[in-house]
Amino acid sequence: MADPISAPGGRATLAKVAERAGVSLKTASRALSGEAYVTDETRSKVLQAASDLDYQRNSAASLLASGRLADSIGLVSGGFTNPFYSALAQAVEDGVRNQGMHLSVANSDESPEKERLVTHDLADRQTKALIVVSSMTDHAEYRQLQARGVPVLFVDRPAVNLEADSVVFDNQEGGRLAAAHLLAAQHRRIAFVGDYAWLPTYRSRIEGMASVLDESSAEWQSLVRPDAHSITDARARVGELLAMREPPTALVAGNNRILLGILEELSPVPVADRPAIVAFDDVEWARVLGITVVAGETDVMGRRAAELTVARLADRTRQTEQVVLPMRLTNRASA
Amino acid sequence: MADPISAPGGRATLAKVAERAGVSLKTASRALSGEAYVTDETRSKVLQAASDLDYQRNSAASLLASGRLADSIGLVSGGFTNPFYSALAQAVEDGVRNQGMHLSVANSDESPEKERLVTHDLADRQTKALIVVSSMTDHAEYRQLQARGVPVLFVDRPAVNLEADSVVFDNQEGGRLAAAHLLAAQHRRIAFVGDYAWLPTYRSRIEGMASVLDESSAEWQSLVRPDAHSITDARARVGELLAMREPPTALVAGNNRILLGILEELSPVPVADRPAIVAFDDVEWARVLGITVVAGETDVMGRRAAELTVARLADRTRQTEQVVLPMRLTNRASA
DNA sequence: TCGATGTATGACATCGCTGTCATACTGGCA
DNA sequence: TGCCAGTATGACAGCGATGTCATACATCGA
Repeated sequence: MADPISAPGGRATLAKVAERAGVSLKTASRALSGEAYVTDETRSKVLQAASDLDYQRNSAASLLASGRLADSIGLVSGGFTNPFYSALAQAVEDGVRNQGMHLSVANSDESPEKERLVTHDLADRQTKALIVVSSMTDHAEYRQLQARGVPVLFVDRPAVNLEADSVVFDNQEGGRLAAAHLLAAQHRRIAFVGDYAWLPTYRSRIEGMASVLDESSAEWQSLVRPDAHSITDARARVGELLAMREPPTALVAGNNRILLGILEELSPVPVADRPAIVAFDDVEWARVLGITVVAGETDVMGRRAAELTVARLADRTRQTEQVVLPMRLTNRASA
Repeated sequence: MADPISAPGGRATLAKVAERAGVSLKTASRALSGEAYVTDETRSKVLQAASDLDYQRNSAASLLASGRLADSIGLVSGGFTNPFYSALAQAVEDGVRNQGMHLSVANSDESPEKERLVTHDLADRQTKALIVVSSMTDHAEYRQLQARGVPVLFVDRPAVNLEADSVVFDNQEGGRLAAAHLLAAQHRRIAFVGDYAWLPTYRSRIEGMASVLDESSAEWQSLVRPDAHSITDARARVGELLAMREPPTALVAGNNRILLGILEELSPVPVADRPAIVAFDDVEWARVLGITVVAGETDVMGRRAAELTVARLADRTRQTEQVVLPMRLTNRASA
């Protein structure tokens, strides 16, 4: 009755399994990895021994010996509760897997400290390259990782102060599209409720809007409300705007969560009195609810990021590439 | 001027870097991994050599030599486009990281073949344990992986024909809650639009509903519509139901995507004429839209799954555990 | 001037596994 | 019977890094 063996000096190794099964190291290896040329009897003896000893193959040793190289790419983002990131993760996973590699994910919670932590952690362990949606405002410190041979690619937000590949949307164009659309619909008081003001995406969108609105007669500068990171924050900003003596006639939501906050805050307002809405990010429920959106293609972004990363892994000397993907306005009922 | 060295026989190794820098293997190792006791001069020589040679540390060798063990856990699900899975992934990642390990993700697209593919792929490579939302109806084949020393834990859908840990919701209870709620609101024609009929979650929910409705006077058996996997499918099922001579007065949505399909199909219907809705899964936009939902706590599910997996890694001999998490009805405006 | 201490480096074994090659046995066929 | 092809197994080296221990040099206080 197979004594359970309570770790008599650490994990069981293949050698111990082989010994217990009464076969050679190599035969045990064969049996465990399902190779041919092993009798059923031998195989089951080995399997039994392995199970008795609670054997777990040491994958590092296995990879090393077989010459296969570890093949993970790491993705760091603000967390999958945001559908934008999860769609991105999906696309990246797809791309990475198509290139025969694996995706490890980690979550920064949009905190620079946590980002630093998890990127190093990933780099120290199995990961050969990093794809990151960064929450830092300066990326000089990433040079360290690059020097250690871990290429880093920035998605959604470009690298600042660092030479690196990146894939982002043309957020200025996005801002322009949103502004022009509302302007054309005769709106003259246009508000923007956005996420953190330090986000490059935030800034670019504002710049884009400015380029259209500043030369119009519309009022908007005074109606910009940043730092609506949570739904609750967004609601507060919207409440504030609606309470103005002359409330905006149109609202631009900086992302899908903000849109949710807007909708929640607007729900008691009679439909006829609601301001027009244009939101950044396209998500399924926005389509169903008929919200006009400005967005780029997340899956293209993810796929390109994966491709570029693999390409760089294959050739470190290539020039860094800055991919800028277009944004489009999809007109629906809300504006 | 550092000749780029175009792979003269594969990747550069530490040995080559050391040679080029004119130092010993060990010194090079120290320099690259930031250990103490290296002169700045030496360190920069090594760094330069590494960069010249395009050196990437072989993480397998590193892990093996240092005795640290590879530490990834794999998560296989139907893909992050479904917010339920992404919320789950988020929670699992959190739990796994708290235990000092990493999460690798893979996507089965709800296909048994792809599931087989990616689970083996993960197991062969870096992963020590697997957490899977399975799309198979029988899990006997997972015994193979278990025998190879890779524990498997099933989330959301229980293991069939296999002894394994699992964490699921009490879907029967969920079905009962939904049915009882609608019954109490005087509904007598209650429809259920669900995902694939082979899903254990589907079946349990139906069973739960049956246990309440079968002994009532309500009509429902003829109003069950399975296989609404996509939003489009869901719309079609709903359209069919609404076109009946005596359409249902209440709709139960099997998950959040189906709810979306229902809402889309219902959008042309005057609000006053819309059927009551109860949906499974709780997502943010459902809260904002005031949809009554039946759901369990996804983050608890993810966290428990991570904990259990790590626990099993630590002790293979423990009894398998079947965790059943409660479901709750959150009453909002839609029913 | 001489140990004592601390810093910088190197030699070498070693981690646990798999690839290669050699060996032994089996059955079928000329 | 003898040979060959196919099957089953084992011995052994080596994957590429790091830990351990030894060594060499510099600095410092007595």
